[in-house]
Formats: sequence, structure tokens, C-alpha cells
Amino acid sequence: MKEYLTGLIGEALAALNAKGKVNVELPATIHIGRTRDPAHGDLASNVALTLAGGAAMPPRELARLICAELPESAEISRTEIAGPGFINFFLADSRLHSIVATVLEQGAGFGCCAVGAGQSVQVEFVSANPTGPLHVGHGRGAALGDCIARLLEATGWQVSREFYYNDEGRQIDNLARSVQARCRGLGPADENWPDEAYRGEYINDVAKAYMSGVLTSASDRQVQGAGDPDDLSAIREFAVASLRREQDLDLQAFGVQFDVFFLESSLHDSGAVEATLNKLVCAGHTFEQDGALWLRTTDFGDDKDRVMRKSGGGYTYFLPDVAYHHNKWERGFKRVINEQGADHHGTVTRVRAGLQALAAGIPEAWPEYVLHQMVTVMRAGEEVRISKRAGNYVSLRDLIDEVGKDATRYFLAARAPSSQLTFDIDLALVQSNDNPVYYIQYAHARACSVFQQLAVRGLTWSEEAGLAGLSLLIEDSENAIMKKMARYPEVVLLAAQRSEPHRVAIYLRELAAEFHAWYNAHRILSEDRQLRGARLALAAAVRQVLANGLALLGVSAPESM
RNA sequence: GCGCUCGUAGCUCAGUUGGAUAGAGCAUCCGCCUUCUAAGCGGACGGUCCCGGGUUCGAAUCCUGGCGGGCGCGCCA
Repeated sequence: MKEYLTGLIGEALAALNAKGKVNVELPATIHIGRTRDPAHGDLASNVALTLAGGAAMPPRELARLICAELPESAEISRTEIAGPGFINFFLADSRLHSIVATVLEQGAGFGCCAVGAGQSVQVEFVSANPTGPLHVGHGRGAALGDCIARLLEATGWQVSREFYYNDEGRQIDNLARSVQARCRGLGPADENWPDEAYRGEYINDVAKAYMSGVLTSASDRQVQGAGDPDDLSAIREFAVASLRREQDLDLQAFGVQFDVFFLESSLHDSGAVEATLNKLVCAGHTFEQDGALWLRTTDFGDDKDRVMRKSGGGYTYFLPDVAYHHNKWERGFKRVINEQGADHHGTVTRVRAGLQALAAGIPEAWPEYVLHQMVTVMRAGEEVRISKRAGNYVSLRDLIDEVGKDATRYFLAARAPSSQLTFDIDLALVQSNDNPVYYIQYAHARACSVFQQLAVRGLTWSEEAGLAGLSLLIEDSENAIMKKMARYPEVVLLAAQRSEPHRVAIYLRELAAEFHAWYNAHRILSEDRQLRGARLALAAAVRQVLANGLALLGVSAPESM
């Protein structure tokens, strides 16, 4: 529709030029925007404002000339000049009504498009190391990453969800030693309790399971407890599997699934880390200093050079990171989105610099990053510092158990990733009924219940007849709903393109509000059969759009509440 | 100190890449259930869009300088 209007305006300007009434250069782009206030029509253009200077006439005068010269169109009921010189377009009612038919016809596919068709994209998210249960911060990553993946799927992309973690290394050693200490009956208060050991109660559970020979299975591994407190390596294997399993359960409760679990250790085992190192050395971007091997990342925009191999001989985390991303590239992902907490923003430049140094033809801005700001957790008016070592935890699972999957997902996905968010546990519990997600779900349930009432009253409705009577929908609240529904595909596309799922959440709240207002003001099950039919068609369309949007957020759409 | 990021109503947050009178929810106050679900609706109250300059027809939005919060700056991951 916007393209259509720019075409009309272009024609009008060309005609004015030809007639010599004005002399302006045709702009490269004519901007058409949606109006905020219904009194300003449906769409508006600022073209007269931007061209007034060049045309040497007042904007309103130019706008008047353009309007007079606009070709006749059945799509537009009227135009109007407003404010400093905006041209407001009022669309024909038939145009507005057609959205109802479109929604019902496309069903679950309404809002989807094919801009990503034939292309694959990898979304990496959560990527928590198996040293403890997932906390609220991971939850935000899980909600955002999964919603971004769903948005990409809705816009035609083929999406692979990936979870990367380290199953060896220092953190994992520490985990193993912590479990071992528990196996030996030690507690944090004991003298021989290892330094830096994890104190959480879950460590004790793992130790007990290990000692009693439990078979633990995670989505990507399965290990039996060996029962030997001296076998640190067996403890490590078992502990990693146990915590992976716990995380699986957390993710499952949250409605998140992964296609690939990628182990950092596999990069070492396959020789990919060394191969990456060799390539970097051969490419001539490395140097030795103080016994360590450095990569000159400053050549690629970093603010300081980075060590790859320590003077002691081991590799820093930086090198496997580069190897991992090179691996992603070699797997053929021309597009990769990494969803991470903002505390990792330092790695963005580093990893990209490392990839550039490989000279593998990887674009400079690859991979993409979506960094969410930190979640601060408040309880009893005080900030809860999350510390694995202290066992001070606000686990994702607790949250799901207490306020529910839907409310938690909505809460964590409904804010822009770039905004810090405060999760007040007490408030979340007290106000769980005031969570906007229920407001949206309630609108869906209400729409469903109207159809149940229809059956109860022994009435019937056909979509065909309902659509035939759409011209009877003349109330302001009905127009508002139809306008809002027509926007849905744009919202989905924008949210997908910008990796901002919160746009869908905000939109759904607005649509639900329009629906509730209409529901309160007018009876859908009117005595008038034709009007009833048309309103039921509108209700069915709203129900569909709400369901589609909630699905993008991974939130259920209940038929009754 | 340097880098990234954010700053909008008492609180939590939107604001469609520069548009018209800056919007929601919660909280507070006043109304609405013998009629399709009151987890709802209508109304009121509430603003120095952190501050100062700049760009232009027009700035919460872009540029610049401050102030304030968060995060990151290790041969830790």
C-alpha cells in the first residue's frame, strides 16, 4: 500500500512539473508513514514538507497542488492536508475490511513471509557451562534466542539452534573437585573444603547420585555414577552429565529446544584449535613476547593485542572461540546470530578480529551479536547477587515453578534486549495475575468463548456469510482492530530483521486492548444475524492473530481461562 | 582512565530509524457486572523525554560536550 501511494505521489509530482506549476526534483524516496492518531487518516506523507524548500513555496500550498493532481483511486476514500503540510490518506472501507478475509484465509500463516526462503541461519544462545542450574540471566537469553529463532522461521529462514559449552577446563575441574569433596562428606564449613569450590546444595545431590551409581542422561550424553570418590575423571564425567541434564530440564520447562550441542573439547580433539593457530601464524598476524604467542588483533580494530598461547603453554579461551566460529563458517552458515549477555561484549571485537586474521573470506560484521543487558534480581527490596560459588541463586526453574512458563517467557522477552531489566521476585509473585501476558491470553480465551456461546445457544455461523457482511463493521473500535491487524505482518518482519522479539509482545498487548475495548462496548452475538456474522468473523480473525503472535513468543494461547 | 551501553510519569517499560497534542501497564482516585468470561471496560491524576550546545521546516530520536547508572577492560572462562 505504501508503494502504491508513493507511486501516486510520484505521478502527481511529475504531472505538476510537466504543467509547469512547480519545478522540483523528484525525490529518490517518498516517505509514507502510519499515523498515530486516527483523526490523521491511515497513512501520511511528509513529501510536501521535504520539497517545499526546493519548490520555493509554502509546504501547505505544495501539498494542495499535489493532492489536486493525485490520480483517482478506489483504494483511497479521501485525502487531507494537515498541520505544517502533511498529506493524510484515508483508505477506503473495503480496503480495511479485506484484512479480516486475509487473516482467516492465511490462518496460522498470517504474518509469515518468505524473505529468508532458501537461506539458513544459526542462532547460538544460552551456551551456559555445565557448572550449575540456569539462572534468570540465562532465562533472558533463552527467551530471546528462542523467540529470535521463531521470528526467523516465520520469515522463511531455516534455523539451527545451537548451544555451545565447555566440558573440560578449569571451571569444570572446579566442579569435579566440589562434587568430590561432597562425595567425601565434606561441607563448606570443613577445613579441607577446596578453595573456590561451588557451595550450592545441587552439588551435594550430584555427589549422592554419583555415589549410588545412578544413570544420568542428558540430551547429548549419558553417564553412570562410578561410586568411587577417588576417581576424579569419572566424577567429572558424571557431574557434567548431571548438570547438563538439569539444564535440559530447565530448558524443557521453558519450552526451548536445541538442534545442536557443541562441545569446546571437540575443537581440541579434532585439532581445530591447533589448525586455527597455525593459520594465524602463517597469515603473519602473530608475534611472540614474554614467552607468550600473541595475535595482533589491533590490526583489525581491537584496542589491544590478545594472547593466544600462554607462556605456560596452554591456550587462552580466545583461540578456541575463534576456532569455534571458523567452524561455524565452514559449516556453511552465511548468517550467524550470537545471543549473549552484555558482559561478554568484549569478545565481539576480538572474535571478529580473529576471524579477519584468518583471511578466510569472512565478512567483517560476521557473526551478528544480540547482547542483552544484565538482569538484576531484587528480593525483599534488595539486589540478589548471583554467585555460583556462594550458592546464592535465583534459578530459572524456581521462577517457572512460581510464576509459570508463560509469564516468565513474556516478562523476559517483552523488553528490548538493550534495556536493563529488574526482576523483582516479590513483585513477580504478587503481580503474576497482572502480568500483561494474561491480558493477552484472556483476550484470546474470550474470543474463543464467544464461539462456545454460539454453540450453546444453538446458533450457527459460516465464515463465508460472515465475510460477506463485513461492510456492517462500522464502529470505531472495529476499525481500530482491523487497522491494528493489518500491521501485524510488518511488526513480525521488523522484529525478525532487528532481532527484537519485544515488538511482538508490545503489539499483542495493543491488539488485545483494542479487542477488550470492542468486546465491552459491543455485543458480538448480536440479534441481527448479518451483523453477528460479520462480528464473529472479526473475532475469529483477532483470535487467529493473537494465537500467531503468542506462538512467536513461545507462550500458550488458552481457549479458556 | 579507556571502551560498550542505557537514562522517557512515583515504579516497570514502549516509542514503527527525524514528524502532528510523547504513550502503555502497575500504583492512587472516580465510575461500570440480572445481558457473549470483571484476569475486563470507561474516566481522572501524573512529564524539565538527565543537562547544555548544534544540525533543520520539525529532535525523545541524529551530532557534540558534560552528568548519572550498568557492564567490560588478566598469560581467568
